[in-house]
Amino acid sequence: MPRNSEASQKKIMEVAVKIFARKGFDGARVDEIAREAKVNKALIYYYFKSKSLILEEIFRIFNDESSKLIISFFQDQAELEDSEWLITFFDAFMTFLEERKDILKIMITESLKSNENEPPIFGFMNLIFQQDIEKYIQSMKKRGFHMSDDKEQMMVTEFFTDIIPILTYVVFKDKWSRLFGVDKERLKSMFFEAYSSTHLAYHLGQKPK
Amino acid sequence: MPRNSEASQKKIMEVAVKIFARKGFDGARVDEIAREAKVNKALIYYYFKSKSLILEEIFRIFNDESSKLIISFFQDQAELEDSEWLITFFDAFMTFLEERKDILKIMITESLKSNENEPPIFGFMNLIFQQDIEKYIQSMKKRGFHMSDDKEQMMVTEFFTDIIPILTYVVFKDKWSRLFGVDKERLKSMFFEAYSSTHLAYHLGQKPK
Amino acid sequence: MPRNSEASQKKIMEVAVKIFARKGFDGARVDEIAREAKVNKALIYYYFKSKSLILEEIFRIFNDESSKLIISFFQDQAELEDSEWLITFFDAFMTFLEERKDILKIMITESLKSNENEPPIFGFMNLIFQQDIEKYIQSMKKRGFHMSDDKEQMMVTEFFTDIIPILTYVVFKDKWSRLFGVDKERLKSMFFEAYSSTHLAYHLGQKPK
Amino acid sequence: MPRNSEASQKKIMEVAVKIFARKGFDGARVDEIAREAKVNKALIYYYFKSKSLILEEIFRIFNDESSKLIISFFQDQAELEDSEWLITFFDAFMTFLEERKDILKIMITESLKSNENEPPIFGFMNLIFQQDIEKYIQSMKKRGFHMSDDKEQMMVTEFFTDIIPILTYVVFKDKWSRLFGVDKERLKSMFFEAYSSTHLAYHLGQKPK
DNA sequence: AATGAATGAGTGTTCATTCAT
DNA sequence: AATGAATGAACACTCATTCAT
Repeated sequence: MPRNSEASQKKIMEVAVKIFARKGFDGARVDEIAREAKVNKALIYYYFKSKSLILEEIFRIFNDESSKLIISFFQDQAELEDSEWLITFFDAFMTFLEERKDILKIMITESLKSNENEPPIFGFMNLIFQQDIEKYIQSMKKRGFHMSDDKEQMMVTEFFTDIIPILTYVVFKDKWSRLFGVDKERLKSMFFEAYSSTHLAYHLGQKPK
Repeated sequence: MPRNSEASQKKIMEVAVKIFARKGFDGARVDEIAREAKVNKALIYYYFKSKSLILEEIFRIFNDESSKLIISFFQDQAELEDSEWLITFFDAFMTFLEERKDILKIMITESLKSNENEPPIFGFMNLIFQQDIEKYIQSMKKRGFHMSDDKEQMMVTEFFTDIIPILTYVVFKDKWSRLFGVDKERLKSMFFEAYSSTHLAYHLGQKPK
Repeated sequence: MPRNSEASQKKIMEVAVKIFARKGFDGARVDEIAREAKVNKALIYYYFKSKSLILEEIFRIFNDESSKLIISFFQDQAELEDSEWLITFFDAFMTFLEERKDILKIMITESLKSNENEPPIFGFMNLIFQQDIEKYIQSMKKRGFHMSDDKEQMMVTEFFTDIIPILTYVVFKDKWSRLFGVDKERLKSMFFEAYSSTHLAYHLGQKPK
Repeated sequence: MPRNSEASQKKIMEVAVKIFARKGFDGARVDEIAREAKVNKALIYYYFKSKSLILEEIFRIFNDESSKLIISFFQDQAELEDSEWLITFFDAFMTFLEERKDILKIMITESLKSNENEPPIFGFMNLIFQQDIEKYIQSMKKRGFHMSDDKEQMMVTEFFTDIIPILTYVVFKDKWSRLFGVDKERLKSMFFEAYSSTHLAYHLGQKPK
């Protein structure tokens, strides 16, 4: 390993994520990535063919990791108690996303642009439901969760009232906390309260408090 | 080729909204706005001091119009029956947003960037709750909606499980419909079903079906 | 005509010709063209979409002008005496080329590259023989010049032993004169002697002296 | 992947010649040479101090080889019959150049640039006349060829109506054959016909047919 | 002898903005 | 009110060259 190939490459991607999140992909400057990553700008092009391909690589890795997480929860942890499973899953998912909140920002921003590509956020959603949707629905029902039998309805409900609120919370919590002067822990528990009393309540079929 | 101030100015803003939505503010080019609006590029600078100020003007007008809509519903239409009021409000709000979906895209994108400004989406939310939050809560409760007495909690719930899903639906419905091959009317009713069975159910304190 | 569009455009092309000739198209720098033409670099791109298109425009104009010259000699000046016509033509052609020697340098250089385009020098040759080759041959023969009846042979002979020596003389005469310390007038008459005693002698069917 | 000095070095030069010819020296990329020669880019700099020095080495070797060829014909083969000598020389010279046509392309291209160096094509010409020009002229005359007694005139005639047509034929024959759909053998004989009936005719003092 | 990583100085091109009319 | 011309500062990307091993 002459010099430190992997370290440089990793550093570039980390900084790129930060700056893409901060300024948007189009607002980000390759020069700035180089400066902040403390590497020569040409080195970025030594590892990545273009600015866009840095982004694609970021998404690719994110999708890989997401896949693994999802699979592990529907396969490996299948033996957990239902209530325990839910909490474990929610927590793990939340932690996973919070650690990648910059990527989520980029993902949302890029999803809103009007190009021909599939919005990356749809790709992410598809990952979550990647396995046989039938199987997914059955496995959730078996666990006692109320789910629509209509697959299309199920996806709409899960996307707009589950995934989206969670992602939105993750990408906006810092700003919310700062601008409204709310402690982060309290904000988190308020969000969980909101999520429980709407989306979770729906799944559990309980009257919300 | 418009030869009068207002027409040109309006055309510029309309086209700017479209292009900012399509490519993002940073991805948009003043040249392209000029070309598509069929005005000379320098004319844009005759009416707007800079590219950013076009955006600010867009947001300003949007906020003005939003304000008016909100106020009208809490003041002018106060005499409507409760159930009728809710539906009328939801429909009017939805129509209003759908007509401005491009602005919403821009608003979300710009809100995600990390600059010192207040994210425009928070500004939009504040507009909705602009009048005395107390008064708002009371007025909702009076109408029979379950609302948290905790003002902070109320805002969190309304933002992440009401406003956000609605905005997200509006900005993604075209892509969703196209990519998943779902008819727009059906998508709308599925979204309404999702919204009702989670957020509305919470307000109405009913068991969701 | 706000400011001086045409002047700038013309200046850019003139300087581009000079620099492309001096350094080759690939060795030339747009920056240098801008500097030497005393225009802003971006102005170059205001008039020409790319560096390559500057070159294409240069060739286009050169070809137009060549066409006109050729046509004028085969049509307008058809009434001249034969010997007079030849000398007039040769002189006019020579003057025309000497005034455009930089373009010829570029043309030769670009013709040698291996891309899919037709080498510009072939395009130039085709211009010369553009009118019905038959007609051309007949018109030359009528004037008493020996010409091959085989069209392909005729083109080969004219290209390699007429056009090419002339072009080569034009593009190398300055360097020759400087490096071998030969006066330009003398060089010219030596070249004419060489040309007469080989190519012209062939056409005239005379024993060279 | 060659593991020995000479093979790598030779491969680099061969590929460099090909690419310099294809794209011009300035249009050629060291990266591309490395890729096509299947050697590491840094290895090129291990053998050659710079891109320019690759070119200089190419020319140096070409000139050496040319020298040898010329000398052999004026010394070693001096005992051949005159007519035989001429044909043998022309054929050998032609073959030699055809095998090096890529170098000739580079030579012409580089000769056209305006730098202070002696154009390599003049260097090549000087090689041919390197020995005492007097001696050369006498030796040609002795063989019965008509030659100008004026040394300067002789060089002009030989350069522009002998060397240049031959070089030009060699560097353009492939393109000519392809673009005009002429068989290469036929093209060669047409060129020889053109050359004979102009330049050779001059030397032989015969009326061209 | 050979290589993957790294770099400084460019290089063509773009862009928001301004000028002159 | 409107426009074609002009500009300075970037910008993504490239390239010859060197380093460290």
